[in-house]
Amino acid sequence: MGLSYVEENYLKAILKLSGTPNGQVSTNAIAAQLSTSAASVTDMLKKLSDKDLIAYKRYKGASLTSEGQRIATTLVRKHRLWEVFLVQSLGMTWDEVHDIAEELEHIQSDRLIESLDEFLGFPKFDPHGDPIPNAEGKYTLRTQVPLSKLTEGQQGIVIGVREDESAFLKHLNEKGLTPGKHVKVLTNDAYDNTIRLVLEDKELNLSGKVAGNIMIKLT
Amino acid sequence: MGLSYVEENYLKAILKLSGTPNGQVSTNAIAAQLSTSAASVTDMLKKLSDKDLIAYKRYKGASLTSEGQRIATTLVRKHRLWEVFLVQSLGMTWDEVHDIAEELEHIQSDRLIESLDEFLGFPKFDPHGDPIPNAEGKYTLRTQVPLSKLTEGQQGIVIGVREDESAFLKHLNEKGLTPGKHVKVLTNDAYDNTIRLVLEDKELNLSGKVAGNIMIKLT
DNA sequence: CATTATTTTTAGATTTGTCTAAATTTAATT
DNA sequence: AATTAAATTTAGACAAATCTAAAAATAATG
Repeated sequence: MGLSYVEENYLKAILKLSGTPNGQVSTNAIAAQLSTSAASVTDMLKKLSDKDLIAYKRYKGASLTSEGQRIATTLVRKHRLWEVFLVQSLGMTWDEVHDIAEELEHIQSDRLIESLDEFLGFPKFDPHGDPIPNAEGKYTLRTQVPLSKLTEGQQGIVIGVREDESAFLKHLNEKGLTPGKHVKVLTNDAYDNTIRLVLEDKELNLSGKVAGNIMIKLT
Repeated sequence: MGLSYVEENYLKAILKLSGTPNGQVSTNAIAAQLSTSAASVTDMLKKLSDKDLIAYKRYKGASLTSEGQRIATTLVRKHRLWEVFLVQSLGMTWDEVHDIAEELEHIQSDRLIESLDEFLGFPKFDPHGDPIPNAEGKYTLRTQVPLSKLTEGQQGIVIGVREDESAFLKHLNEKGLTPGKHVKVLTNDAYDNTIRLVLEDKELNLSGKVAGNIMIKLT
């Protein structure tokens, strides 16, 4: 019947990593994403393949089947709706909701999630600016660019971030780089995308890695 | 560190069954409550005893230590707060929220549950009429009596139920025996407490077993 | 109080998900 | 193309939670 907590996490990890080249996700990439061993991943890939949730060939990596994709997308939907609830209704902060939503997304009930969606007013984006898939798995694309891509003189509004690790979000919060803030790029190093920018009359430096995870809506 | 989902369910089951005689809960009673085998229960009792969450002597049953009681009461608190949320905020019905709350109660976050409590307006009772313990484990007692104890001519308001199995709640819903309704007892069989009562100008029969699980506030 | 009957525990096996270490396959390099 | 390096899989083991069947302890009964 239903999948285990662990199986669900594997599907979600594969979906997250599917943005890469050919759509084939490597064993090692999944192991890194889930902080587990490659051997464990191999075992699980066989299992998910037997259930026709992924296409898997030995040594060649895995990709989601349409059913696997459906399930993984539903998990993303649940995760992001819960994040909206935690921030919007309970007043929790941007950087503390991810881990809790990571647990809440596994609660099994279609009725629950549709009621929650309605209660929240059918939001299209979560507090990090990521789009929330609807019940059919479709979602709205947002016109956004990673901060690391902006060139000197360009400016825009902070929409959200791609990464959702607590430590990273906390770091941004401390710097004041929260959604809605206006930024203007002063310099963008051609080699490593180190960024210098203006945020509310203060100047700020960011590494290319950090800047690559901050999404901006150009103005 | 934290307990597993399963360990938590054992503690909750022992708390629920502790109302009985000497406070000692038998292996078989726990097995029945959790729909598992007596052998499995024995294994788990050893484990919980090693962690000092219960006092356990072979063949003599188990009882919660103060720490075990604290954890179990917190679970009850979470369960009932989530039930309030599901009914009050999401508009779900009385009889469909138990199973979902059974999952939600295991979400690990003190911040979350305190924020939820505040969001809900610090409710003192859940939709079934059961008291919600505060963060210190204390709860308000309600002046309520099982319907099976009412004698001919006595009347009152349906407060809630003790049992929280979906099938049972659905049954009551169909009969219209939901919280807030006024009832008046016509007869109460001395032997098996079979009840005949008036509910909104309709007459109704209930078995003693069912009536024993419906709580009434006398008027 | 001796003997059933019931309850509880032990023994051994199973499932799920994990690990380390060794073997195998694929990729990279000279 | 041969050899080294990296990635992946297999083999074997382990911990958590469960089960059935058999043994042991407690309770009930004549």
